[in-house]
Amino acid sequence: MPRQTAASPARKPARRAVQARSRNTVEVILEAAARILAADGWAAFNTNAVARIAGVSIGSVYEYFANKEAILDVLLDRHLASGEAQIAGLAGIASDALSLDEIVRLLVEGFIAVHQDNPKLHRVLSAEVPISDRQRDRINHIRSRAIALLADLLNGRAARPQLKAAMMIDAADALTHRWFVDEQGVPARPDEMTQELRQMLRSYLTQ
Amino acid sequence: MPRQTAASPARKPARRAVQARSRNTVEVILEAAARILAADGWAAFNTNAVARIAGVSIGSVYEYFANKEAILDVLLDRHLASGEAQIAGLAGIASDALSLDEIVRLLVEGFIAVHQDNPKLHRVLSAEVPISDRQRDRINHIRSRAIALLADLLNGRAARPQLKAAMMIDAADALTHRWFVDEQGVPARPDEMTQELRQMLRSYLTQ
Amino acid sequence: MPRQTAASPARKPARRAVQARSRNTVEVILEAAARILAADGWAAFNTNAVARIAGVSIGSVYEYFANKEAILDVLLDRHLASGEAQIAGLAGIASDALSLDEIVRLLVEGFIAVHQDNPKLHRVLSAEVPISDRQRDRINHIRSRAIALLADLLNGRAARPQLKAAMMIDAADALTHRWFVDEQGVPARPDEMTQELRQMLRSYLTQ
Amino acid sequence: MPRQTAASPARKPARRAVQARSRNTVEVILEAAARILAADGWAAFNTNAVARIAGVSIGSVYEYFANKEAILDVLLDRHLASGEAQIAGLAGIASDALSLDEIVRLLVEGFIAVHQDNPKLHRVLSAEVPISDRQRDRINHIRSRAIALLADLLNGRAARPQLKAAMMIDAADALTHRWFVDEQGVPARPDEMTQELRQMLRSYLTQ
DNA sequence: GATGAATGAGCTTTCATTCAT
DNA sequence: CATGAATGAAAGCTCATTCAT
Repeated sequence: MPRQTAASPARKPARRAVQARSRNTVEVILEAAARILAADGWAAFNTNAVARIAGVSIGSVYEYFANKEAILDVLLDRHLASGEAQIAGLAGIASDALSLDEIVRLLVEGFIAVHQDNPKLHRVLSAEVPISDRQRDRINHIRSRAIALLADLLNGRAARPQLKAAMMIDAADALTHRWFVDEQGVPARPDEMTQELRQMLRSYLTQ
Repeated sequence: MPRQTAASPARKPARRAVQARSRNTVEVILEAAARILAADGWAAFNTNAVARIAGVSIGSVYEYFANKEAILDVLLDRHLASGEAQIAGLAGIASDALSLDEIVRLLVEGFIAVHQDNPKLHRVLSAEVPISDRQRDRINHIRSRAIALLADLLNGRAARPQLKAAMMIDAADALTHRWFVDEQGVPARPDEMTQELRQMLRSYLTQ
Repeated sequence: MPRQTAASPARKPARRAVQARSRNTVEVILEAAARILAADGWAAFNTNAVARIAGVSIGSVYEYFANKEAILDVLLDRHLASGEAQIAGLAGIASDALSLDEIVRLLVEGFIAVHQDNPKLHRVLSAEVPISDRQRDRINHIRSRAIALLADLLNGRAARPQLKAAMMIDAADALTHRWFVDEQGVPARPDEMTQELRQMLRSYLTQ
Repeated sequence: MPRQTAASPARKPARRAVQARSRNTVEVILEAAARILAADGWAAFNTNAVARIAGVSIGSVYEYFANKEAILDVLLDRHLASGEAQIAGLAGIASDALSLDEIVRLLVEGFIAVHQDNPKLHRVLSAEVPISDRQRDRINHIRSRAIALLADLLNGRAARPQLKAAMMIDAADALTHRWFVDEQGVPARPDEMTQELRQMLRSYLTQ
């Protein structure tokens, strides 16, 4: 125990818990879970591994999470929350404040941003992991909201705004997901791809 | 081959019969494996279940497949082979035999066909199952070949054919995969979607 | 008692308050334990549940009880005490104050009373729970005392009073236990059963 | 391999399995389970212990029993079957072939026989172990059948044969259970007790 | 004394794989 | 080759108990 002054003999024990890690057990467990999923996928995700990586006992894991799925559920909740936050950003835009060009740019950049945040984890959560009906509903709800918002922005400026919005959302999501999350078939430099995607959506929008 | 007496007369036919039976066993196992994967997913895919559904002993499964992953590997091989076959169809087309419209139509219809063949199995193989590096390379190779073929068809009729081909392949694949395999975010009736996808690609192609 | 300064003035009252609180905590824990045992049986009896139902911390449970079995032990003690109390009632009866009929009636009613007091808990304590040798000895001792008291009452009025007393005590206990505690094999209406049991004992007593 | 004629070199491999132990895995598991229950009770009954005592792997236990309860279920089935067999013995007796005295003697001896067959196991199965509704129904059914058979024998020779039969069955069962299974309160020498029980039932029967 | 987060031994169950027949 | 009983590592989860605060 170096640097422990003689004046305070173990006086502030509360500090110790906060000190070294500065976050609580729940957070430590969730971080470990995310790390395992991102690094080795759903197959390697077991509660003993989570406890070991988190540096807590298996008992503590079950103190805070009813079961394995509950950990996953929180991770998914947070993951989806970031998607919802992205949409919330679009919600405030006035319909006529932006040109169609700018709308498309925002759309593509938004999806890229979402898919570039911890892509490994993103991939596992969206592909390998078993999704509960609740979470699936939530995903669909997010998509619907994104489409509705985009349709609103397109209203009066493009034919069939609802259908076009759906196509654009799906195309932007699916392609950026492939490129950044699945790391599958990246055709060229990222900025070039982004450029092409914007052109594709732009030309589709105005035929 | 000790103890093999010279008296055995019909040796070739006998082995042929065995081979036929073996091939049949392999096939029966693969069918059972595919059924389990399609019906209940990767989590339910275990070798004892495969043997039971196939109507063979677990010992026979290991006679023909080194381990669980080997079964999966063959299934993936066949799955990818169907994608390759689809591409092979495009390979024979003369560059100027088709209009751009027709090229886009063939492209979209091709991806729909691929993704509508046993979509449940398709989904499990492309999302849940652990993919080996070898298979991932193969997937990328198929994609590259598809892009190259399409670029060839576009050559001289569109700017930057290589890049445009990549975008079109990825967009067509990603969107049809979503719609037909993931059954995620289906915006409208299938034929309407197909129509929209074709318009999107068409307008992108000619700006 | 080191470090106990002489300056503490109101030592008795303070300790009394603590004792009162402690007694209350003990009581609260025992009530919770009894409730869990009665409601869900020995399998559901765990110290965390006891603490939760009691509204105290798990730490407090271990402050007052060395371990899980210690809680059970107190519950068993109290349970047996009620049996002893019932016997104490018989102890005061003068040998010739009662007819044989009345003795049999008192006997049967006594056992019914004992077995009808919280039969669910009674059942769990007498069947599911692991009984220590000490408690088993105590049970045997209670029985012996009951037999001795009954034999005393029968003395001079029936042949072989000791043996007859043992039979009567065992029969009355075993049958009322079955009927009211185990709820097993209830042949008819309770009062009819009671009537039959009395007749059986009465006729046995006088042959 | 003595007595193995040279004419059949390792021809009957099936023999070995039967040879050393002369019983199959299922039986070995059930014996181990019964031993554990009889020796240390339900609390010590865990599948690992069963496998260890049986000398088989834990996997083999689950090869033959769906879960822990399934092992118990078979044990209970066999246990109850012995009770049913005892009753079946009474079923064949002609109503007037026996005196009341002999009927009572058979009854008491029957219950003693049932309760003296592995009393330790009997105790655990009837008191500690969780009983399924199916088994409870079966127990009640056995009792009903025993009562019906006895009532038949008493018919025309005693008042209220149904009620008297129920009382006699319950009394004989409850008391012999106490004495031989619970080893609780054994009042005197076994034969003396038997004698007293017979007198009690006899006098009750004829008032 | 009171608290309750933390611990970890121990239990149930699954399933990939082996190997004697 | 075919069989399938047997294996045992490994995973999910519980709960009696401790101990720092």
